[in-house]
Amino acid sequence: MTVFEELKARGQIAQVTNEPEISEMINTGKAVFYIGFDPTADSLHAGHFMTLTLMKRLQMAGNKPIALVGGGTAMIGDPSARTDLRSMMTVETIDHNCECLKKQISKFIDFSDDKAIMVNNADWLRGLNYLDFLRDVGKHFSVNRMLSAECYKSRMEKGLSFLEFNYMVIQAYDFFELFNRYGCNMQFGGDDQWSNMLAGTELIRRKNAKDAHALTINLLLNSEGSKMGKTAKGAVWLDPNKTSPFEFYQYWRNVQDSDVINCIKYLTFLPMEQIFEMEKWEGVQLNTAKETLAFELTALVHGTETAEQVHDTSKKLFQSGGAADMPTHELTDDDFTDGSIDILSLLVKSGLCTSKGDARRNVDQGGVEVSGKPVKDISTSFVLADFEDDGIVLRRGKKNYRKVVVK
RNA sequence: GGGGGAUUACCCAAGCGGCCAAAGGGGGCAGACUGUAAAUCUGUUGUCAGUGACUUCGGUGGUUCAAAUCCGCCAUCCCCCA
Repeated sequence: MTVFEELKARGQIAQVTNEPEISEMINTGKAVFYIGFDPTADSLHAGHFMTLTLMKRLQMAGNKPIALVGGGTAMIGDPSARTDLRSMMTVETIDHNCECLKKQISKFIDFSDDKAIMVNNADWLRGLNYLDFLRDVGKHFSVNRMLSAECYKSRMEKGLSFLEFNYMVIQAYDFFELFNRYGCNMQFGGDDQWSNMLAGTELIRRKNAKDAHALTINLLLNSEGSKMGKTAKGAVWLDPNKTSPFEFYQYWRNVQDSDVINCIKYLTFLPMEQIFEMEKWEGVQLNTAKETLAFELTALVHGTETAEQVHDTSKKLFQSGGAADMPTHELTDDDFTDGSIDILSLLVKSGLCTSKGDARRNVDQGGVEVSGKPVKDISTSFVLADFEDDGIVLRRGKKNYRKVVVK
């Protein structure tokens, strides 16, 4: 199976400019392609992860990726798939974020021996001269055409600033620049980038009279049609300090039945034969698929060792309720008044509940357990001796555990 | 530049002088049922506290015994006319 066929089999390909040429190039390992990452935060998240895996798949097939970090484009903010104006980031924040992203990308993509290139578009964008740019690049764009692009349509009602309107032109210029610098003639990305990418191929055609190509992959949506990789608390980050490996694992372990196979296809490197087998599964068996998904992704992002560890922890926690290594909170003597601490304070201090009111509700509703025993009385309290040996295991609801020890 | 409208808790959205910690929906959380799934049903969803107190309705300053609700100024956004 060729790389292109595999991408197709995984159901990832959304739109392509020229299928025969693109497949020929990437199948033979001759492509030099780029994918852009916006430094909107100091870590990549699950959404970026998909384009990262795409990059890796293509690299493994011998193609040369260019990872572009958008230190220049972030000065503007991509209006695509956005309903409102992004808040402006300071240059310091952008540069800091760029550095963080670079580190994360390098862990995933092999940059040794010139097998891949890392660039930051701040290098050529920040120094642009406005008038020159308008004459050289701006003249190739039709405002009428731009306005009809999908990525701006949704903003026509809500309002679109001139600043953001320029995003497409700038991104097109990136592609043009990389084409000239590195002979990069392909851009890949999420499907929301389609119009921006096309703008680039057209700019290259007009200025250089050469062909360049674009390919987008489907966004990872759940069966309800909303983007995956988001929780109530925000994105699922790749940075273990922002989303712990345990949480990361649990996120994928808990996807809906209807989404497991898609996630496995899109995000893992499992061989297709194995995936075809899993596609036949249903019912409880899907739980095994979820374990595989969670394990594979955690291993990719945090390493096999960590993945085994959280996999093990999760199994113990959910199957026997045992106290393995789970998120731990340390109390000090100061947390005790007269040698004891009440259940509400304990829940709040351990981070399981957001306030005492929240803690009270959870206890009242029977959602709290201490070391396996339900606690229904909000006046329950614990003394130092209760924490001896291995501390106590606090549980809120079905899935939230915390071990509490005293230093 | 001129005219009109908006700003409510995580989000959408009611309320237009006291009965408002603020309807309704979504989302979240917990319980039942389960497979760490979905669907469904129930409860809950400002903070602190044993039924009471405190802080909230863009910001700020007023009017009033009393304001999310009235008035002034500021900010942001939208619409119409230039």
